Amino acid sequence: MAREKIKIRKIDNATARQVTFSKRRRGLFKKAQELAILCDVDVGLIIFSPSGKLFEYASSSMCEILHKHSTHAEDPLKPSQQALDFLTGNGPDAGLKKEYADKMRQLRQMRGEDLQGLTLEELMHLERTIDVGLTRVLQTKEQQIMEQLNRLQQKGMQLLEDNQKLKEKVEGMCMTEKQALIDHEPVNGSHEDGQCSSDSVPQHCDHTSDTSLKLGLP
Amino acid sequence: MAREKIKIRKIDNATARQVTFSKRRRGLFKKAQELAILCDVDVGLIIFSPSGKLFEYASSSMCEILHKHSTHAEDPLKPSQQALDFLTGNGPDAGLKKEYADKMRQLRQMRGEDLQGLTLEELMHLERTIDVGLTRVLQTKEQQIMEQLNRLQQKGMQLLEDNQKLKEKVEGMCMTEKQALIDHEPVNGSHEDGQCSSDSVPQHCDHTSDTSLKLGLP
DNA sequence: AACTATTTATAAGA
DNA sequence: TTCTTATAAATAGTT
Repeated sequence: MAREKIKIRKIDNATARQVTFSKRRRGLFKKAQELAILCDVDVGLIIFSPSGKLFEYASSSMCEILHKHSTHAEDPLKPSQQALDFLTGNGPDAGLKKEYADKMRQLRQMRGEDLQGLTLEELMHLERTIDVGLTRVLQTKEQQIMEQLNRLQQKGMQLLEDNQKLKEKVEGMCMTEKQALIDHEPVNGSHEDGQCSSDSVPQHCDHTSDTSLKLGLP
Repeated sequence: MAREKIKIRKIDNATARQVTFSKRRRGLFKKAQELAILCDVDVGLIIFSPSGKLFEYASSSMCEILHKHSTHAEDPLKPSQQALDFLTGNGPDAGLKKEYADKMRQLRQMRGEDLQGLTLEELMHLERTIDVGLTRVLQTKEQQIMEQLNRLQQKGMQLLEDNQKLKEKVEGMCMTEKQALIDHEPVNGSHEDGQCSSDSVPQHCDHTSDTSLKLGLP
């Protein structure tokens, strides 16, 4: 968001990545705090650097936020748990069974079945998650497109190389030609053929103009 | 950060506050995701609206992040390991188990499968949200692609320019050469050099034609 | 939801 | 890291 636009993908250079991490981390904390204050909401932000260092921000207390989070989706599950308990039978470790059953139910719901017990709130949360998955799919797609673009760039490089070779060859030819002239007739000169050089070469080069890049985008 | 600068304090007007919440929440999620990707860090963001609605983002899984947070010095445990703990009942933290289970449920639902239990109202909401997210992602993707392509086109134009200059230079060289010959011997004519222009150069130019850029976009 | 005038955030470079 | 600065993004108020 500055001197140059950057692509959102892992920064290769470790130093640059660290610098960006510092800068953006601060920016993110600031934004989080502003959101909490402006909109009177509870915000918790946790960041783990690759080295394992923890950075966190909480508008109230992280403990409270985590507790709210852990209990948020719990209640709606109880009916299912009870149902599963009924199905599997209650034992001494009914609690564990409940949790396992709940997990299984969640898995089925993920597959598109048995979502009737979800509240609107839960579904909204689910929506967000799906969006993330969608994004990942699209990222993959984008990656493929990027590969296409890279191929294009390589072709461009090939063009450059060709240019270079052409230039060298032409130079070499001229040298050879001069040498030949000198060897044969170091005195004399002729001309109409001059037209040859001045017309033919440009013509051909113009032809290369047809390699102009034409991209038909969807 | 726009029309007018605002002070960072609770927005009095409830409607305006809600609107700002929506806008800034999105911005914050985006920033969080960018930080996670750019710097290869693990980010977890939890927001509770005053009404108790939960919004969250996690670069990996919220469960993993929360687990790392609660055990700050531990190695990042893989979800599968946590799942194993959960299933076997060996995990020391029941709350974590709950969160993990909840997270698993969310992730599965995120894949968009097994939605049979949703009410019409819930489904409509879900569809709307997914659609909006998808649209935005697609817009961003298209924008990035356009930028890449524009860059490529510019490069192509540059190459063409280079070709033109090269052509002119060659032409100039040949002219100079001829002139030199003329100066020395204004009577006689020689030619093999004609071949130089008409054969060699075209060869090269034709070759460059083969580097035409072909972009097959999916 | 869209639209802009502005404010912010920030990528590069020092 | 911090500062600067040119640009890219975010967004407050408006329609």
